[in-house]
Amino acid sequence: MRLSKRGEYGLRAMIALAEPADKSDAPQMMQIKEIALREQISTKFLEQILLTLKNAGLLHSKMGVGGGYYLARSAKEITLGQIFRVLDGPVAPIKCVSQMAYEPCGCPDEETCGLRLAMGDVRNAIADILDNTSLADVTKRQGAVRKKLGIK
Amino acid sequence: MRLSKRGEYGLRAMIALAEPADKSDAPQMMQIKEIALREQISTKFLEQILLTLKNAGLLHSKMGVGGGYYLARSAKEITLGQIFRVLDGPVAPIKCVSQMAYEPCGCPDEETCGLRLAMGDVRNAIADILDNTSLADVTKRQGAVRKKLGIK
DNA sequence: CTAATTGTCTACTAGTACTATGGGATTTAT
DNA sequence: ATAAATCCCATAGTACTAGTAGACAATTAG
Repeated sequence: MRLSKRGEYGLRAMIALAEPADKSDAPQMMQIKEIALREQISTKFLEQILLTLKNAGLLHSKMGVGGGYYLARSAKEITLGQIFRVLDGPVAPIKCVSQMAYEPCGCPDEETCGLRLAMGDVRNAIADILDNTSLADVTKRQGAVRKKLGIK
Repeated sequence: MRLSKRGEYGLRAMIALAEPADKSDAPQMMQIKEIALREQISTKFLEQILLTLKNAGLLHSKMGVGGGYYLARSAKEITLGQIFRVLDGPVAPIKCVSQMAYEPCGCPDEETCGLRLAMGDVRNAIADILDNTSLADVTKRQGAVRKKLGIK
């Protein structure tokens, strides 16, 4: 049940891009270097990850001087589940309960397989959280905790 | 978020051992070969897995003719979470939210890290299911589904 | 006592995935 | 033209996964 480094870094980067830079709601553009420095990630590795996210349609980019990355949609419309699946594949712990990458497992009868029933519950619980949490939800929650603790 | 083959086979074997063989509630004893055949698992591989489970205190065994494995406690007292952790390690998707194997991640402030907050929810959701589902629950549910479908 | 049966233990291997790193090509602003 | 960025491909090291192999120890039947 583990999130890979690619997944972790990708999620962190997306959250960073979702944080409102100023009062305006304008989508923020950031460069790889900038994100890498701030999140303490290898620049080259992050480059690869952001490119994957871009090719999946979650990010847009601008090349050349003054370029960078920005969210393809508003932070409200991008969920953690979307990002996770691009970088770490299906959410399901076992293929026979996967919605996006179903494959039969070895059990004689899937419908009555106890393991499958339990893992189905797990899959649903995970997907429920990941697919219903947007980047906006994450930054909002971060802000709320900060405020509560009296931190800038 | 994946269950390894070791984890899958181990869980299947434990469920098989938890299934009541006859009307009595006596703990069932089964041999490696028997389980391997029934669940279509390599005997040698399963052997290794059952041994791990035994050394973790979840199984007991009897050597020699007529020997085999049996549950160390009643099926009600063994949860999927216990088995999972022995074979696949911590349930948490990221170390900084792990209860049994905590390690700090790279974020500047853990308390306000949005990713950590979200992954903490995921960890809790998974642990909630796995730690509150016993082997008895699994076999019971299996039985209920079978009955509903009119299958033996 | 002996042989058969069953679990115990350690080591090894082939393949795959993960975590990067490096070098160049392409695009854009000045 | 030059510098600053992204784009893209290849590769290397490490660790993990899913097994396989074989010798050893304990128990029981006869």
